[in-house]
Amino acid sequence: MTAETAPRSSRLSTREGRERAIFDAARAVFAEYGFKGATTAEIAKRAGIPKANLHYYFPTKEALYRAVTEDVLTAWLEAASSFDETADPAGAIATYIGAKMDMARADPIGSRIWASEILRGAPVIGDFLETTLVDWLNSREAIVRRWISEGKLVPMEPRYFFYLIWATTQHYADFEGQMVALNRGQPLSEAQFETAKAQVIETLLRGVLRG
Amino acid sequence: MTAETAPRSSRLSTREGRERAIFDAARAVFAEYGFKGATTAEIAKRAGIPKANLHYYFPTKEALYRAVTEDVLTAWLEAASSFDETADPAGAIATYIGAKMDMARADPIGSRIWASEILRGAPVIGDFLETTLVDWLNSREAIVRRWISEGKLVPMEPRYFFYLIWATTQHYADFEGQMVALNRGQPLSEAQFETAKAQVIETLLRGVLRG
DNA sequence: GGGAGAATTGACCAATTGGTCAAACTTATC
DNA sequence: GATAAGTTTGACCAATTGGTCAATTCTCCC
Repeated sequence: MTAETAPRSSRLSTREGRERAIFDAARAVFAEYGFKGATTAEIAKRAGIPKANLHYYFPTKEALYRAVTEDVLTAWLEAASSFDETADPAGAIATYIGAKMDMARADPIGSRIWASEILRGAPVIGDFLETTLVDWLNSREAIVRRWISEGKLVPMEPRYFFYLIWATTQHYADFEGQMVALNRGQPLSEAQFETAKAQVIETLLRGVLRG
Repeated sequence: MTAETAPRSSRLSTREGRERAIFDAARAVFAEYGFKGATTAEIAKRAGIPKANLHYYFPTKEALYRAVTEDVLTAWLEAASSFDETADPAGAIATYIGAKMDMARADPIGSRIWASEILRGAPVIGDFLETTLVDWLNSREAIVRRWISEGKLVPMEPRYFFYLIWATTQHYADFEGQMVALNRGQPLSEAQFETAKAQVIETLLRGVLRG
């Protein structure tokens, strides 16, 4: 009975609490098994409710999956906004990498859902990739190109630089299991993670800053 | 009827041809759906044989999955050997990154199987991670540390540098779908891929080389 | 406290799952 | 061409799948 987030009889007592419990359980199960591998029975079990009750809140497995992926998408858009063109290149890049790393750390499950969605061909977020993400990348590429022409960054193809950033932040979420195995069975401590984050920022900045 | 790899009646005619067809189909299906999401029926269908015949060659889904993951592991070990300590740091790192990028390009499905295995907690390759991979990383970290103390590389924690490399090469395989969406619906051309590879090598080298 | 709507749930369903099996078919050997 | 071994396959099975439904319980308002 921690003083914190425990209302009377766990969070299953209210409608929203239940919906949230289903949602969180679904995130975990989808992240671990992908859409096809996930079962509504397992999700219901982890949420601590009967399966029929889950289908009362989310009529189909697909609807539940959509709700989950749309939530991940929203988080992605928030982190995207941290790439600020008004700042100097070093600041903008450092801030953006930092924000994405923090996001991977705070919500690895979200990253994994994204990854498994891409793995199976992005049937749900495909539209988003082709519209919003394309637009985002185009506008950011323009900014980076400007910085290059101003001599602030080394000549390069901007998109492959973004891939480098996305790859890394994704890795810290998706490959947590591998990192744990390589870290004496322990997850990265807060200090280790901060070291890693700083090193990623430093390495990539040295890699693209001019001078 | 291409003159190439088509024996008399497709490759299903011989025992090895059949086994190979099952194996390849299994790789694709496991990569796309993960272990749980994959079905033996789908694998058999893609291999072009009845399901019962699949179970004649591989008695269980698990056995087939093991065969597939062990094959991926072998490829990993081969690429690992391209990190050569006798070379100068720049050469060793460039060669290693190049080899891993080429591997991601040549066998994206292998990378995806690896990723989905890690995502579900590495139940099959867990042993390998804790033994062989730990040893590999330790010995390579020692080499990198030596280079750092010789003033050839910038001070850093070597393992996070390897994570940067692994993340990137993994990304080019696992997120091909995302890259296609961002590339007007086309996969990276050979030229684009070579540009990306060169840029990754240059950026990371600038990021860690001293001077 | 009674009635209406919302929420909960065990029992159930058709379809799909991994896997079995016996019967048929090939292939090599004598 | 007989026989034995290896291979192929449709039919089948119990368990699990996503989802339904009617019966029950809860909640709120009068």
